[in-house]
Amino acid sequence: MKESYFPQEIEKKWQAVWEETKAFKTLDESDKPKYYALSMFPYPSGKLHMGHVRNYTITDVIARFKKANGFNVLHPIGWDSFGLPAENAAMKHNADPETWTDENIAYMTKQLKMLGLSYDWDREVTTCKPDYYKWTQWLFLQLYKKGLVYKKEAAVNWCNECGTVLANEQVIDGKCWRCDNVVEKKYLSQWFIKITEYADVLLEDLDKLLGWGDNVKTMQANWIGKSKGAIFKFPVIDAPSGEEMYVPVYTTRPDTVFGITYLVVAPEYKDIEKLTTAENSQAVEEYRANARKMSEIERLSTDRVKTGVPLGTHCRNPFNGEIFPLWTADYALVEYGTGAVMAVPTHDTRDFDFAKKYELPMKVVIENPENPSDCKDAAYTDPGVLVNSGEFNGMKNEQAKQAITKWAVDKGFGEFKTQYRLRDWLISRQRYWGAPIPVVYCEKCGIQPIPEDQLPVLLPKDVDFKVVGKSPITTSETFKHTTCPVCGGQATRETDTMDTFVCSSWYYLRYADANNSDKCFDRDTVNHWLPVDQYVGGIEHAILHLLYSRFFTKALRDCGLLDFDEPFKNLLTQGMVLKDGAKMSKSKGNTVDPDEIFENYGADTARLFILSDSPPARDFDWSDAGVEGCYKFLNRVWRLISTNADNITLDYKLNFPLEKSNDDLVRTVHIAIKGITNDISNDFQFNTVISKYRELTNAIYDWQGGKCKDGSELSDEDKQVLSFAVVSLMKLMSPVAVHLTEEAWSELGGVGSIHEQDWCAWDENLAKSSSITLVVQINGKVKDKIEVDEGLDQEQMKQVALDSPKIKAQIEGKTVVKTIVVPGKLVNIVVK
RNA sequence: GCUCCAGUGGCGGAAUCGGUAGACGCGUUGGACUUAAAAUCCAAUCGGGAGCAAUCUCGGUGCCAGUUCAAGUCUGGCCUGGAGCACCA
Repeated sequence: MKESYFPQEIEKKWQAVWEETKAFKTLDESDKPKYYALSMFPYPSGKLHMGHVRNYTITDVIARFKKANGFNVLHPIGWDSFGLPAENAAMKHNADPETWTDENIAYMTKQLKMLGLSYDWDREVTTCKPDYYKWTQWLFLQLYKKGLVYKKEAAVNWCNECGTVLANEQVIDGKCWRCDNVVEKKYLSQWFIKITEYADVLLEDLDKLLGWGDNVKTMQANWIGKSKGAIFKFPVIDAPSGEEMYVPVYTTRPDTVFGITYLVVAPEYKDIEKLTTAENSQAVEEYRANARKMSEIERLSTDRVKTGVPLGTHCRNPFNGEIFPLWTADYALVEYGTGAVMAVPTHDTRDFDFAKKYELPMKVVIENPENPSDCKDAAYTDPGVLVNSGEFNGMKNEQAKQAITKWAVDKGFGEFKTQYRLRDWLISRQRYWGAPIPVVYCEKCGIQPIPEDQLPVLLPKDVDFKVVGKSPITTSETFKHTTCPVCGGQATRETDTMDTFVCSSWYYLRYADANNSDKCFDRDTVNHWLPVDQYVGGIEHAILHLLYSRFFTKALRDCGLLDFDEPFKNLLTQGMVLKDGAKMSKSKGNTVDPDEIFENYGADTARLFILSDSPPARDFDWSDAGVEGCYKFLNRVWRLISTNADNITLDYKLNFPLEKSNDDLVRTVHIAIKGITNDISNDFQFNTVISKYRELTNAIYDWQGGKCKDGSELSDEDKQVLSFAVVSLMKLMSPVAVHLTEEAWSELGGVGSIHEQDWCAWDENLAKSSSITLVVQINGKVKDKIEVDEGLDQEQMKQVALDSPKIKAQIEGKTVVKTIVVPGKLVNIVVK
């Protein structure tokens, strides 16, 4: 065995062997229980970054640990390969996005293999390939059949400079990412997925996700934004047309209806013109035109001064008969609730600001009896008791919400209403590089889905990527013109493609049955492998991808394609990789190229370091000194093995009782096995796992230093103990230092791969120390530590403590009030 | 503004149940080996005070209270930083 550690040599060698032998292929059939470990698949942007390295290393260690512990592990990888960067690269060079994507995938695949990841490459999934997007289209059709897909007019982001629609992701601070032009809203007919139909179950089922962090769950809950309230209809008393009209409003504060002093409708409110008097129409029209022009930047500003104009008409409050004016103001949002707000300035901060500015009246209706407020300086929004509210006076406001709504329901102008903030998912993209939406428009038959047996709808090749002002896909004549699948007549194909989030909402299902050419996936196979046991990825997907995937799973279950309702049982959201306290980014120039690390130190060092310094969920600060330290440690481990190669045998045998120092080392090993196993099992605390690798390594060196102090030779028993310690260390390190341990295993004459070996077991008795350190406290402060035999009873422990000279001296002349004994640990003497 | 998360040495962090605060590493300092360097090894390293010294002693986990024999850990109230949402009625 070579004395020095040459990672580059070793790593290349074993990567080739693993690839050749398909060492990490997963079979569906197995007696073992299944375990599905999954990393969020990458976008093939060109090169791996350290965030990828962290993500994939974490999942890889989990997969290997589970495999060693007797699970049949599924650990796949693929590519989220549709999307804008490929198309932009194509536009720039007038090339095919597919070529750009393929090149990136090839390069990044090479890098993943250099990292020594245990993927089953036979299950690789690439979303931009027809054998994948065929099924994305097929799933679209299933949702369409279920009524979960529809088309409607919607406001989209429009860049006048580029003359094209932009995805939300392309709008940065209200501007186009390519030309910096201010983005406008435009109304276009778009495809939507009805995710709102699942709003309630998506919210409720968050409680089932015990293996998810609260941070992600609350983010999703906030995004869904459920609120309970009521809708009240207010009659208009002076509509210019003379017709009978009502303005419905949604409110979460029915208890404040007696304090309404005006009503606001959004500038885009559908009936606004009918609610405006002739005198006011010009001012209203100007205000609305202004609101339309309002850019995203202005809308985003946090402390905008509220503005509005009166419509000139009035409503009657059916609760108390009062008359109040109608206004329009852009703090009312057309897309939320009914698009109209009942304003109670005394008990809502926004209404308060608006009423102050326009000198609208205010009326207190909720009061804290202990500390009444006149609401002259600020709205009172805390709980209280109703006043000035007719028959509801004196009622607590929480009760009044119920009572007042009930009253309105009985009188026929109100209803209980639950409202969500979640909107339907806009999936149309006026883009080339995405899965084509499989429908055609026939002059006679209208919108017609493509029959399933005609899928996939392939992306055309006769495309001009240099076009300005429209999607490149629209330049293909062969694509656009087609025939209607129903009548056979002339038809036009849908040129919109799907949001890439559609493709990534079901890829984890495809891995279970990645090579099925007849079906999207086999129902039984998917039921077997899913849900994913451990999903690992960045927190940036906390809402979008994870919410969409949860929705897809539920919707596909309702389509009868699978039989579970949550896709990811446990979720680990890894922290960011920082350098010098800032997120690594090209613009800041603080990136570290994984290739350089592989080249200079090897993948094992990279893997070890990325796991070592911080727990997985926390941000990780990359430091060159830290890499160096990990490299030195691996050298130290290598030296330990290589210099002892002649003394180490793989079929060691320990004959108890052992000599004291040997007994101690064996104990240390058992403690390490227990600690490392628990640290991985509990919370994937890899940072403490690695500190325990170091502790064990240090202990073996120390033991050896003691043995060979005066150049003496190791005894037979010593060699057996050393073998046990070193082989255990190698197995414990094998999920992390995958190449080093494989090489050492093979050099020591191991049969097969170390990655095929069972995990180390520990003996609870051997992991226990024969003596313990008894801590003695006086009034809760540590005063003495005494080595005692394990197994003393409480009375004996107390006696040992009281016999200590130090303790005796300190309690002299004082009264012992109480003595607390914690078995096997500590005695606390309370004195006065 | 609302919601969530975090706050421990010079730094990253450790501390199943409330029970020895600072494991392990980085850095720093000193030493060994060497002609020298690299590599490697050994030792020290929370702060104050006492002692020639082994050692002793006091304080200490963002701040203020509380519960407890005992609080980094539990409760209440703040402060700071980060993240997400944001005129959602």
